[in-house]
This record gives sequence, structure tokens and C-alpha cells, in this order.
Amino acid sequence: MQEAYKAIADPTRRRILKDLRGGERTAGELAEQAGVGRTALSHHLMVLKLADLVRVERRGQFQVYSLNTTVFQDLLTEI
Amino acid sequence: MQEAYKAIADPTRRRILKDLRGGERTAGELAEQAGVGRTALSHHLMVLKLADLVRVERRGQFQVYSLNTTVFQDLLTEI
DNA sequence: CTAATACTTCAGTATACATTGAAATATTGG
DNA sequence: CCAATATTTCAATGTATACTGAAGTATTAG
Repeated sequence: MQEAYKAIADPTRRRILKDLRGGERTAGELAEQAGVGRTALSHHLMVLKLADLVRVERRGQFQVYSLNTTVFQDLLTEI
Repeated sequence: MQEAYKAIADPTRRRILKDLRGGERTAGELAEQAGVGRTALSHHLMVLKLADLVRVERRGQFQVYSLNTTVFQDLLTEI
């Protein structure tokens, strides 16, 4: 759970999560919206994945990210 | 609000906050419970104070800390 | 006033995090 | 297959965070 706390401590990652509330996004779409480079974004997505806050699925040449709302609920409950 | 997110990202600070749910505590009591030295604790308390998650009041030779539940609510709402 | 108690600030160090450009990997359209 | 597109990994750097012992500040008991 520590991973989740660290994950939401960063403003860029909170922007990513907020964006994902609007539905699935590709890594590229997220990078554009989050205002960081592809490399940095990839790092942030890895952090969110390790925290199990997002899920990812390859769809053709895209990696499609989506929220894992369950873990969000757990986090809220614990806080 | 960013300060609050960073504040709860650290496990030691979460222990401090949990302890404070049991009522007011002096800095010394918190240090003992949190399992860190006085110096480190003082630093963590400063972070919590900056995040406005705790309030402090001098009472004689003690600094007495207590939770600021209002900011907690705001944080939960935003998440 | 002085010593003791309770904390905080200072200074230094070690570790973790965020970001970047370049190179590597994966998938697909033609 | 090969070039183009999408994304990740590598390597390097700067900044932030956590921790520690020593010194400093504040308050009170005697």
C-alpha cells in the first residue's frame, strides 16, 4: 500500500490519474495531457502500475492504460 | 494541498497521525511511539505542520500536538 | 539564578525521485 | 521483410527527502 501513497504524492501522477477518470488512454495521449516527455511519463506509469492503481493492455501498437478503481477505494478506506 | 499528499506519503508520518487519532500527544511521546530519534521526529512534525495536518500548542515545557481533522476531510474529498 | 527537561535547528551525509536525450524493443502497414 | 510509429529502457544529472549527532533555545523546578 506504501506504493500507492508514494504514487499519489506526485502532482504529475495525480494529473495522469485524473485524466484516466475520463476513460482509457494510450501512453502518448497521457504524455500530451500530463505535459511531460515520453520518458518521464513512462516512469510515472511504471510507478502507478507498481502501485496497482492502473492497468495496462497492449492493443496493436498502443499500450492502453485504465484506472484500477478497486485499489483507489482501498486507499481511501485506509486513509 | 500538495504538502498534505507528500506528508502522508511517509510511513513514519502515517504512524504519527495514527497515534494522534488517540488524542493529544507531546513530541516526546510521539517520538517514542514512532520509533525514530527526536531530531527526525521534529522534522516530520514540521512537515505535518506545514501540511496543516496537525496543530501544535505549547503547554509548559511541552509541545502538545493534535490532529487537524478538517484538512483530512478535504484531502479525502479531493482524492 | 541555575540545572534539568523538552524540543528544535544546524550541518553533513546517504538515499530516493523526477527528468532528459539517446538507444533499444515491439507492432504493424505496405 | 522493412520502414514508420509507439513506447520502454539506459545512463546521467539535479533536486528533494530522511536520518544523525551536536549545538542551540525555551521553560520550569528548586
